[in-house]
Amino acid sequence: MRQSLQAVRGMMDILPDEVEKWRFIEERARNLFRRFGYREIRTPLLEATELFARSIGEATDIVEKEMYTFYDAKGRSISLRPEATASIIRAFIQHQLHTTGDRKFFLLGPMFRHERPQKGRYRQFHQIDVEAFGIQDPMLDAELMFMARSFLDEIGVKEVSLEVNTLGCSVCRPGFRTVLQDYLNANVDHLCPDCVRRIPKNPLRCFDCKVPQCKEALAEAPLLINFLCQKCLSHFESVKSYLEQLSVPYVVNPRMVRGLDYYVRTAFEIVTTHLGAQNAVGGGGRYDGLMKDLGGPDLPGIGFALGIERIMLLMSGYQPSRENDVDVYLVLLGDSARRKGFQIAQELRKKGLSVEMDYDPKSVKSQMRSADRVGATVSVIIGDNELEQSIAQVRFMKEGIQRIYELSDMAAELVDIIKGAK
RNA sequence: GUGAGUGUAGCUCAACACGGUCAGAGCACUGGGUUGUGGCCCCAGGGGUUGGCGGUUCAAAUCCGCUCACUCACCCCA
Repeated sequence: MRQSLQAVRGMMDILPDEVEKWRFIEERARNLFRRFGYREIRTPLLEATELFARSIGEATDIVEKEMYTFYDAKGRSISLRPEATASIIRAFIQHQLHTTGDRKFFLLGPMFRHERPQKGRYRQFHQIDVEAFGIQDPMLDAELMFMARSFLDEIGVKEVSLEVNTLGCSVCRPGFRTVLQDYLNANVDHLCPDCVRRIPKNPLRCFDCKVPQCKEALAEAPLLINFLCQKCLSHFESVKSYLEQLSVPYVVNPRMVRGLDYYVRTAFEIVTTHLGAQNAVGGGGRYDGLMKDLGGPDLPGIGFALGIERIMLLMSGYQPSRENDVDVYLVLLGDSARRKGFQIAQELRKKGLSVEMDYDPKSVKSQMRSADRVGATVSVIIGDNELEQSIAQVRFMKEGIQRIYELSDMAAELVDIIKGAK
């Protein structure tokens, strides 16, 4: 096999056969989110690097080593977006959308992270992202999780579970952080090097470590859930009670932390056991101070993202529609018939039918084979004999019967027959 | 960034462990069997510098090195 040109590592083509499935997902998402009052937004793939550094966090892995960052002609640092939240907030602030009443948004599109490709993980990957601003009430937190689950149900993604936690806020988290650091320092002998490194910078992340010794060492660790301030505690309790009211199954995972710095209070993940190591299908949470930090109004925010590629690996409720794409296949013999057929094709298309023909002269047998292969409803056979009499032989492929039509009224007849049958 | 596995026609694979007949098969594709009619069947045909580069050898798809790509895992996440 000769291979010289190929897609850049981690970048996947979506071929026509798969596009149908993508559109299925996208259409279901648009339809469902609309019912919950969310409106679609589209933002550029490129943003100032600073936007992500300030929102996601300067010291996170994403910003430190996973972003596609370049310098433009004037030396400004720009990056391909690694996630959508920051861009949406930026657009919200830039266009002062808080003055319009719009506060619930969703975005479908590609994100970029420079990681080693793996099952369900690509360098260009696609997310369904949902964000809501200006709503403090825990009712929204629960509704968002309900909506995410509804979406997955609707497209046939079963066997996922919703894990919920609270990450506290600027009032209670710093105190807990100190307590946790003390605990970790006291047990430093049992921790892996990565976790030791995390103690000063991001001690919460140790809960996520997969090294067995670390898990053991963390087994007795203090949990944030026991150090929450009154407001965070009641927020969390309300979220849970709303989830129960909506019959959303969930489990509290007090050890769950999220990879981005900006989350406060509610955090959740949707996980599966069917994707190997890439078990996260989606995740999100609340980020009440972020809008203000980025120079906008002091509005609370909450959102989530779903990974489309991972969803597709879990989908069962999708059957590709094997309907006839081609209504009419023109089988043409001889130069004058081909010329006439060329014109007829455009006329039929103008009337709304899908029409296919061979552009190169081929045998009738070969053209019929093509008509069969593309699943044409009828084939229209025109040769010199037919042309002389201004007629055409119309063959109904599935039925195997053939009739003669006058060329003058064939178009109208075919439209009636084919549209009537649909 | 680290580790392991895999790379043979458009697709799925065979031949590789002990180098040596022209690198094969099925499906797909093209044409024919029907001087102008599909699906089934039959016949024929096209298509591979065996991922790339280099080495060992009289001889490499087969052994060795490097490289690229893919896959899985670590890390991190969607």
